[in-house]
Amino acid sequence: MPVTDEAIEKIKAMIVSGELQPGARLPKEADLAERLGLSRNSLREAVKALSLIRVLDVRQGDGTYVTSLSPEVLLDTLGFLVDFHQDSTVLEFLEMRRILEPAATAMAARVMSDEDVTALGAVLDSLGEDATLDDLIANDLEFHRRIAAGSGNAVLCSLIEGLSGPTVRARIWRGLTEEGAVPHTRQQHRAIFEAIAGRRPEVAHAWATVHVAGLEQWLRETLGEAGSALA
Amino acid sequence: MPVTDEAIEKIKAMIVSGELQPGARLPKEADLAERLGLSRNSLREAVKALSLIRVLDVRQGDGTYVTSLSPEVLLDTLGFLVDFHQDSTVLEFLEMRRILEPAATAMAARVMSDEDVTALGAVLDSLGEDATLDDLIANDLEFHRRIAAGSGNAVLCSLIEGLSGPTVRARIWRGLTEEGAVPHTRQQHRAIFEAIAGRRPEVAHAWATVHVAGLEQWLRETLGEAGSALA
DNA sequence: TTCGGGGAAGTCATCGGATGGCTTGCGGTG
DNA sequence: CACCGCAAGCCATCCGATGACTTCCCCGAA
Repeated sequence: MPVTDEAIEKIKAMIVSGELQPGARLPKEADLAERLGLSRNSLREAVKALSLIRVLDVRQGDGTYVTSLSPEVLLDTLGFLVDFHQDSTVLEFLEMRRILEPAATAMAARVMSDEDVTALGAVLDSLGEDATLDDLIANDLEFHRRIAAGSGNAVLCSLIEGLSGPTVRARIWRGLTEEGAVPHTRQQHRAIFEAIAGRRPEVAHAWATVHVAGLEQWLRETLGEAGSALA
Repeated sequence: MPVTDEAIEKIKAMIVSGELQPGARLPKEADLAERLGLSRNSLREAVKALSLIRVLDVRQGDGTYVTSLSPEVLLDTLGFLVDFHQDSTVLEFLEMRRILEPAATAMAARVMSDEDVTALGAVLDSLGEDATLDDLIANDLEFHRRIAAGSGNAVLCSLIEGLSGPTVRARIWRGLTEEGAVPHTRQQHRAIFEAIAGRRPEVAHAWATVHVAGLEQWLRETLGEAGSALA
């Protein structure tokens, strides 16, 4: 195994074993390199890799630290990964949303605090009739983000956010806007909110399913056309 | 932004834009470094990072290639990330399994091929009464893996595999073995299989939920005791 | 002709050292 | 007590050199 990979494993082991707690500071590059038995250059490759997936946080002029390692932070990487997928697999991601979002919505209807529910409604209200495309995307993102967070499960929340990153969402919204489906979508958002506010998990679950399934079907048809056009 | 991060973004852009197709070979280190305007060392850090998350595949003496970028490959990283989480969040991961596995099991009951269903049954049959702990873990992993794959959604499959990595599973099994819950668990596996073989998605969904929820409750109690013991 | 060995070319792996930039904290000054 | 500047500590980046591994081609033997 390459020295660098070995270093990655060793650093990972130090963290998992508890030797390096979240937030802890690593020895300086030179020392750690010597301890792990490799050059600073190679160590830097390892640190950079762990830094990309948010396990380490390098601050120039200060030092290298272990991040909080919370699900939110680590699963943040998911968004980065999803960006690499093209249209061909977008449907599978949307299918995942159809599984995850209803579950999160139902959970949110049960455990979300009244204040958070109020804030959720405010998000919907904040969108005027003259909203731009970017506004729509941002608002949509914020709405679903709050619901996901309201589920009380950080892993679920991060998964949803990662799988339906801005990239994917932007593309879908662009299409929906062109088809004039915006009012329709906004009505569904409202219905989801009402179900949550009314503390009706089953209804919330159903509306969320309907919402995502609608998107899914629309995308399926669109991709189908595009596919045949390409063929 | 550091040069290395910039390089990561540029390489990512080259891939997303289609300039670098899956399987394509990158220019050699020296050339790419010059093209991106940085040193070989810095470029190597970028490549190493992208290599860790399975976007690039570096083969010594040969060259650097873009991977297939399939969901299976990219979401493989998830397992690596999950390893960093400790007991405190294991429950959240299990809660995710309780959402994902039933969905996958139901889907499998619909679309799995007859051959795959037969093979799935063979997995259960292959486990003798004198199986060791490692056998149990491996068999359990294989059983659930095949079901996840049988859902027909590669993203869902990878997500399940990533979230219930060997690490987490091993710990749970160790505990279950001590409590003599093995026969019970194996009966549930059998019931899940029967439901899939009988093409009854609702039943399969229910059994999978029961199965994971049982684990979840057991773990919740176990952690609760451990937690109070620590306090 | 076919098979296999050997060597050359190409590419990554790793290292050591040197320089520059950023952050932090100490100490001096008003 | 507040502010400013300097020095130390640490990461950022680069250069150049050597070693190791793959691949592929060429040549000789069967």
